[in-house]
Amino acid sequence: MLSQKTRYAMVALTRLAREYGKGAMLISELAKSEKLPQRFLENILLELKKMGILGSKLGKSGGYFLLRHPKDVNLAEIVRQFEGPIALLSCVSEKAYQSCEFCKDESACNIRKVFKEIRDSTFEKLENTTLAVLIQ
Amino acid sequence: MLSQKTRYAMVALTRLAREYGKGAMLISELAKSEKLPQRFLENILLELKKMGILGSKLGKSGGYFLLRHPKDVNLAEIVRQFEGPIALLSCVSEKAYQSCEFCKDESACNIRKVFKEIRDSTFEKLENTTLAVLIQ
DNA sequence: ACTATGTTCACCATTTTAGTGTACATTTGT
DNA sequence: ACAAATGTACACTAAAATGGTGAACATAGT
Repeated sequence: MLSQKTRYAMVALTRLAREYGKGAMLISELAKSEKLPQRFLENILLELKKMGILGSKLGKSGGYFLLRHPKDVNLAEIVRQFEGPIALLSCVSEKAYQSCEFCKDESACNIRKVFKEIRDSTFEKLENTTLAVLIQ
Repeated sequence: MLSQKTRYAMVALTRLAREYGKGAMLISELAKSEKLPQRFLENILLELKKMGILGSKLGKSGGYFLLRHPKDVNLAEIVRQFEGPIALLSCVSEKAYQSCEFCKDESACNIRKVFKEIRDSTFEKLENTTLAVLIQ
């Protein structure tokens, strides 16, 4: 199951995608209207800013806003950032590959084959799901 | 990513599937030959026994053995037992459904739609992967 | 009776999760 | 220039999950 952090990130991003082009939104407003714990949300938004997905403005009438177009942000990168590898086994991970400690020949391993298929289809679905898709 | 426990369970079961019909196998032998930590493996085998997948024999020439035919044990039930729900969000889980705290109308939620598709395709692949498939 | 095995159940160290506390830096309105 | 409203930084914490281990016990075969 996805962590709260990942779920909060998706909810916050979806909302900021709806506000895309309308200027900055207060953390407090975002937290309140989407029912997210504000202090925890701050950490998440900061992380998304460091990823280059969000921008921020300080001071009065400050807040956060989506930097990229909603169609240029997909769920695969969000899940990877907050959840870690998309693969269920590291021997089928693209970004965090580690050789299997059990099997001698990975290409012959049927366990690996199944989990590779699962990773690929999961990744494809996440990658094709942009914020633009989510706010349709 | 799957926990060690789940991975160990899959490795142990695959091996016991290969030995299906050949009588009981010692925990110590299973642990050594598959490079699994024996004491931890004991817990896992016991859990698999309580699920009705494995049987055991006490005393000399005792050990564990697969009770069901390898084609009647699939990865979906193993993953569920050791990992919890297959779904990434509880609002798309079959066995552990919980309504979403964020959206008012789940049928209209696009986040839910994606994760429902991911759950369904993951589940299908896991369910179709029996121990018989793994030892082919 | 003895020995080899599995069984039970409690315990433990480490890591991860889901936050909170406190102080600080920057911008804007007056 | 100053105050107020905002985000920033970084350390800290409580609770749960993970990956085991310890010690005593129960049972079957010889």
